[in-house]
Amino acid sequence: MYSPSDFPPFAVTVDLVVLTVRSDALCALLVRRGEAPFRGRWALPGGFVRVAESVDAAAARELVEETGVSGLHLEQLATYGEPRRDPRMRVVSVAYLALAPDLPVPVAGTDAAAASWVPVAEVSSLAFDHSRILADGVERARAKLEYTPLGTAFCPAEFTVAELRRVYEIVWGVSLDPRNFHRKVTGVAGLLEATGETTTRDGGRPAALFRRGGAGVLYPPLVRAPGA
Amino acid sequence: MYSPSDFPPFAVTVDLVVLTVRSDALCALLVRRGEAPFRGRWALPGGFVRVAESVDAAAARELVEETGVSGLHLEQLATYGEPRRDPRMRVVSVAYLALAPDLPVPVAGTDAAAASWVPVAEVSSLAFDHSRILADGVERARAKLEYTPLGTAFCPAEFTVAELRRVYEIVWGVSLDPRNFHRKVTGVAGLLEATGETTTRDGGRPAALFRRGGAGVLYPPLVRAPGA
DNA sequence: ACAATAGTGTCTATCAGACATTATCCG
DNA sequence: CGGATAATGTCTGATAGACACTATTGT
Repeated sequence: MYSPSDFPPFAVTVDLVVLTVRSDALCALLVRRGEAPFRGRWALPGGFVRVAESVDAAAARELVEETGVSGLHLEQLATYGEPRRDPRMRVVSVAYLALAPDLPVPVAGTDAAAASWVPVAEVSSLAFDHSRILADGVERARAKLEYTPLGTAFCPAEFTVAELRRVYEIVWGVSLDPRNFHRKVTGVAGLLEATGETTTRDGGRPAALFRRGGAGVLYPPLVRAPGA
Repeated sequence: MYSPSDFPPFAVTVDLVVLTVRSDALCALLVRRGEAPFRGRWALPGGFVRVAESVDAAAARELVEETGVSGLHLEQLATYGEPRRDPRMRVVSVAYLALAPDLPVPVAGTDAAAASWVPVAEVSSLAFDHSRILADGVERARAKLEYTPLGTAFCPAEFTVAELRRVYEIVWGVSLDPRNFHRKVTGVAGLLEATGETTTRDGGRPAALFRRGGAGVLYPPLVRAPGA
């Protein structure tokens, strides 16, 4: 067993669901395909895993190439391995989810005609099975906001409670009571770390600035009620 | 691009973390390897993905082959793609998590010397990176009991509240108040469906029998407090 | 002064955890 | 009748959601 004749030839790729919050919308990073198949269609950024490179490392490399920024949150989403998901050959793709603060306009990749932030609500059908991958990524992000501090990954290094609340409102598509939200997030141990500084960038009374805390999981979680 | 010379040869396999609860312990299905490398060491069951088969289908096929039972809960866990995780060649493995009721002793697979249920607390170092995969699977199962009805996947088709409670106690490694647990699970919409029947198989007063309900997520969830 | 936003306080219904009692079987 | 287990009830402290007020800036 395990000789080359025993297994069919697989290509392994990584696909990235990179999400950010900008102009009051949850946006995904998409590239327009420059080659067949699906030429001209929007697709998720991604690429082949190299020989001596781990799959995780390939995702991290692609993420830096596409966004120009390192240090973003990156986690595995799922693996997609339907036989005919790529019309040319057998490709198994490991999808990753990345969350980013509002970044400058992305640089076009080498094999992509253009790259752009597209509001997920306006995304129509993508190349390959990427619509499904994107939907899975968005749902994962929504769920993770409940019990992890990942909402802060959408914010710049220093941010106000109101900015974090707007992230939750946009990602979840609900409106939250500012007072209860403030009480909750400041009460969760390790979520926020006060800087002592304030800002008036949003107008009105100066708001305290916070950094991300060290918490890995939120307890208690920030539940979004199913009825709301 | 996408021609065979453009990508390195990858083998794609599936590995299964099959968990059950038996004799008061959380157990994993393991096979003893019959060939090098790691000959004689315990490993997770698994195998190659076939040419015309989706990765999900490969996992389902392996699960039936190993347990002899179909219809078990099966979900993707994660994908492991370190370059040297298999000493012979580049293998990317998609791991799946399966939860099973107490099954009869497993049948030995074709390429495995023996198969057995092993309490996860007694598992020492497995072949390849399977110890890590198993640990990830156990942690996923523990987390999923909180907010999904998956605890019932460890129970037979009809079960009592006390049996379900023992599942939670064993998987989480805690003891739960029988009264509060009963109140909680019977209060969660769609978790349990009364059969109207009772059983005395556990002795004492007859206990009502339930079937799994149709709920996909539990609301409210059954939280395990971090301090407990 | 006024507009705009931040931050704090209170009240109430609901829920989680601790605990005691009653109920129904088997032998 | 006694042993074993199931099921229900009550009390209390904590929490979530609804809501009103005070605080601090810019113009």
